[in-house]
Amino acid sequence: MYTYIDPKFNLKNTLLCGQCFRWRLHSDTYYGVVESHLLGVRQNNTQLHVTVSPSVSNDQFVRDYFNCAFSSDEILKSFPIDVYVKQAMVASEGIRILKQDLWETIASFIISINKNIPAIITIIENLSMQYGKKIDVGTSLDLKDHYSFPDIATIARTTPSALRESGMGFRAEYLSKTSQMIEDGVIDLSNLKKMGIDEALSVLQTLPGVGPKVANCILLYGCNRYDAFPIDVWMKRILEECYFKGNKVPLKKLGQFAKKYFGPYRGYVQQYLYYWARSQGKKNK
DNA sequence: CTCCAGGTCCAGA
DNA sequence: TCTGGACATGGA
Repeated sequence: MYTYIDPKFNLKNTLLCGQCFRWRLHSDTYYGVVESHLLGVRQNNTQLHVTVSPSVSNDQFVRDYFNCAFSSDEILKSFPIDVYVKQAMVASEGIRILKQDLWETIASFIISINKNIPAIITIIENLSMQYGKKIDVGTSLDLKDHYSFPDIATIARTTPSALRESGMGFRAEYLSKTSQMIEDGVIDLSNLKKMGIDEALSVLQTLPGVGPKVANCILLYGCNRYDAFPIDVWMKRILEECYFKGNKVPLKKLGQFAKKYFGPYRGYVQQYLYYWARSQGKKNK
């Protein structure tokens, strides 16, 4: 059991805001797989309690995942405070962008194409069950089995038709080819953090199944590039409704607007707006 | 049953 | 360069 402290952190909003797909609430604790461990995470005011199974002597990978050394104060101060951002900051309070594994992020967001979040979660769970490694959680937890996210080499030598058994449909060809390109060293992903945003995006978009939206997600969630700004159907709606009087605007123009208006940490603003808009919809049901 | 989903790709204008 | 339609599958 490890304890972390950060007054401006909201676990629920952070795990449910759409940046990750492997967390489930079980009574008062969120369970999720990070690398080859099952984490159980619970928040008490400013304290974050984390259990790691199997246990480890060094919990650095957990601190890295939650980006514990990093304060989001400066970033939040950079937000342009208009009526919409103001509401978003209330609804999405305490969201922190996680630092997720690059390969898992690439694969997850290829799988996410044209799927709703519950379906994405199911597919990733199926895929992990088939091709990941079973995690030894001991006998203390009365939970179902958990599996690590499958590694690149495993996916690279699995046929697309076999991958389809997890329910990912036509995305199987994308995932298969992309995994092989990375595995074969056709593409070099080691310098993504240093590149300019446009260069990083175009490098990622040489991967099959990776277009502008998925590339931005990969940079934002897998590389801590807060200057990445994913625009999906929801963000498109939000931007058009709030900043263009409801008129239809091409994706390219929306991206240019976001870059200018939301500034260098626009990826963070995006996350707050996205979760705000989605929680609005749920209230009306 | 129908609609739609954290889009991408390709063909044709 | 821009736009429309196809693409598998399943949750709501």
